Amino acid sequence: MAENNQFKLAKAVHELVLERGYSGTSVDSICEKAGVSKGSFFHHFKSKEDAACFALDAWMSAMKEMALASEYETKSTPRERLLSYLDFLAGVMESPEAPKGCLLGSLALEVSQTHHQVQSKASNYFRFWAEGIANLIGDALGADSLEESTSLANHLISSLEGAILLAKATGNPPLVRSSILHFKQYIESRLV
Amino acid sequence: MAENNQFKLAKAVHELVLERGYSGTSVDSICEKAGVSKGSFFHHFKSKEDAACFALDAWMSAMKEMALASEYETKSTPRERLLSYLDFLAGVMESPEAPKGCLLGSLALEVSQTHHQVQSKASNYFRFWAEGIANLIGDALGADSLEESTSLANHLISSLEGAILLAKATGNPPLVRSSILHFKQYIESRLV
DNA sequence: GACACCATACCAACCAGTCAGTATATTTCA
DNA sequence: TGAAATATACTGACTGGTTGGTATGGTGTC
Repeated sequence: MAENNQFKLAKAVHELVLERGYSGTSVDSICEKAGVSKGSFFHHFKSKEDAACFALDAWMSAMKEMALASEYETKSTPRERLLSYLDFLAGVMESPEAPKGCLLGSLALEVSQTHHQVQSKASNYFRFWAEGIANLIGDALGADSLEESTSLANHLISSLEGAILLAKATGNPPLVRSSILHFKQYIESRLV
Repeated sequence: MAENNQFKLAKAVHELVLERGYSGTSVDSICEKAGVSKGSFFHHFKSKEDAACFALDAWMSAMKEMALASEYETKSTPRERLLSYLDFLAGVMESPEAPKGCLLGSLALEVSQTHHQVQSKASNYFRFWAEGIANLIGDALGADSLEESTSLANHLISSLEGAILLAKATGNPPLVRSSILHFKQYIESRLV
């Protein structure tokens, strides 16, 4: 395992925030879950919010790695790259580690009005993510404007985040795949 | 205004939960916002969770009233009824009162694993909502199976809830209308 | 001996919820 | 009618426990 305390704490933050929300997660409970003392927590993070930011960064780079591991980028045509990326998203909540939610979405919805550090980070991640998808879509659609591609990208992110929310609320995880597949059909009707 | 204290408290719960989340909202802050004493709070509600449930019920019936006020049901064909309902959803976050989010989604995402009362209520509301939309879609599509209609209904709810989340996180409210309009185009391509 | 790393004890502020008691309607019944 | 009984609405001080964060001192390693 060879995990250091900072990594263990970040992992605990991630799991607890998804389970109880940010405000519902105390520093003590994070330390307990990580099997680490409070002194260690405040050695690595200057505040609870700082720890959440760190966990969010970790989660986002893990997601990026998973996306790259799906090798969607190696497909030969823009159309195949987009479709492959959508397949990756459809399955992303079914992975073995099965994170029961999206840390980005959970944090953004809960604390975007109260914790400026987190909200600014989340906002940037969403913008950056949408840009990447918009490029994928723009390439696949060819003629469409950047504005339209961005709008479609935001619709995709909305469908995914909303489906994760709905899956969590109703205890019905397959909803995520289903929602992404609907988006795929929508975009395919525009590709032809 | 002639509002009684219970109504004032429910309104305060609603606003504060959207702003700070459920756990981030203290009973004291609710009372302060409502201009009501703590004793009054616990006279009307047996717990904070109970108050959240009451506020959620109030929000859901307000939404239902708004939907009915849009007169989507009076349209003559199933197709028009569905399209009119989608237009209602597209504009729902632009109302004058402009609730900065959806209480159902916010509560569901944050406390679905910790507060059984709220989660059970939210889960039922989502199921009930999806059933209603599925009927609307089933009627408009004619031949399609109930399963497919339900899947489309859940996709619509996902798109809406996700768009609200994204709008909040990035400070870009028009995203909601845009996402619903994409769904409308998707469903229209299936109607013809 | 300096520095990263971590443990324990501690703090003031805050938390949800309780309680004893007050004020004012509404109902009961002699 | 009118007094007693009851129910409803409300107040704000109080409680035991939790909160995020600090202070201080110890340990291993270069």
